[in-house]
Amino acid sequence: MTSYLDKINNYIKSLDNDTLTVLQNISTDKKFKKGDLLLRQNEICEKSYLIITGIARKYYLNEGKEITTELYFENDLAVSFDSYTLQQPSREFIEALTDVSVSITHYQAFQDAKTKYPKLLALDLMLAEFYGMGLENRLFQFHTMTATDRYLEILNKSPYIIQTISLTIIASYLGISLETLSRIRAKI
Amino acid sequence: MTSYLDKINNYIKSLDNDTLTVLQNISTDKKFKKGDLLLRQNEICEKSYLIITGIARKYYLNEGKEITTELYFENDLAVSFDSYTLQQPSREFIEALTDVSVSITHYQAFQDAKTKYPKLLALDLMLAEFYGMGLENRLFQFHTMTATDRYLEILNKSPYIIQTISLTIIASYLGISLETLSRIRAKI
DNA sequence: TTCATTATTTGACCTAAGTCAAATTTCTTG
DNA sequence: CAAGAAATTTGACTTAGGTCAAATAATGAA
Repeated sequence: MTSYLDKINNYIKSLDNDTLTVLQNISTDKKFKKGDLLLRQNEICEKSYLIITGIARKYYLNEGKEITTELYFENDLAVSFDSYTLQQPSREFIEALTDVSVSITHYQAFQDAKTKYPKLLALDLMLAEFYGMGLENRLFQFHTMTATDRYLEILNKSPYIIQTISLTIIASYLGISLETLSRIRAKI
Repeated sequence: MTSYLDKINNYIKSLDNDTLTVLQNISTDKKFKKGDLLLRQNEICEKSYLIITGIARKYYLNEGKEITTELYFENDLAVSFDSYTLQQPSREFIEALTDVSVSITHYQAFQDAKTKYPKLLALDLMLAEFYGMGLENRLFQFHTMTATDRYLEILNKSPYIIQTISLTIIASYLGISLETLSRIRAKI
């Protein structure tokens, strides 16, 4: 069973040269150091960041505590969805967790390209659908699974996450306190 | 400040006659009785339902309990997002909470229309973006607000919900037990 | 190496919300 | 209107996970 992400990547590969060239022309590469912020709270997310190498995360602050909403690895597309879509100030930060190399595409350039190349419009739709389904799954997990189950799921599906990312961040991604995560780990 | 939903509705109104006609041609009206299921678990969501009048909800079952994921009112578009997008069995039900009249569009007909009319593609993107942002907000609220706050928000933003929908369903939408909701109401 | 900083664990206690059962209240429908 | 059914509330008790503080470990720069 091939995932929707595979379908998207195949779609990109299948694009005609003309469209692919446009996509390349409106993208530039950039590197960030570990700890750098690709996007700050209250800034408008005017760029999308395709992660070439490294790890990043998106998070927001609530009552002084960080809540990590997404972890990004190779080939993931990092944006603050609502800020990007509405071009309004972001409530989220995007942070490089390791040194990171990205391919940047500007919002407006992509908007313009979409009007001329319906295939990019179709691509954007697929990306939005993919993001939406990811959110649905996350919501589903929060409703149906205990914190322990959610941790085990990560351990099972993405063991590299546990190896590469600090427990503080994993806890904030799981929506629990660091102490609770530590206790969950002790129990297993 | 005009909402994204307004933007979408304006976009639809601004469509050329040709595109609008296509949209109408692939849509049919239908009525459902209170309690009818527009979509069952494990069925593939092959249709989208634009609510003309009445109220509906989407929910799934978890350990015998219902979790309501979305409430639909006039002009809302009811679909099981992942089932519709991937054309795979749905984990959700869609149920008419009152007698309901809807405009139905078939998945495949819309897919076909999108390839010929990029404006429908753009519309679909907006709808997906709107749904995604709604999910983000819902997730955000679950992370940052207490059950009491979430109830107060509904009470404040959509008082008609409290008047028209049973507390059992509201509780399941808030992600809390009926008893907890009752206690929250007693406190206020 | 070593000291200091950062990350993780452990302990003691607290709180929001859940569960199960029973009591009320509110609707329906004959 | 009355009886039964459904919806809502209340009570007593449990539990997952939070908080704050202190104890260990692990890392990393001098």
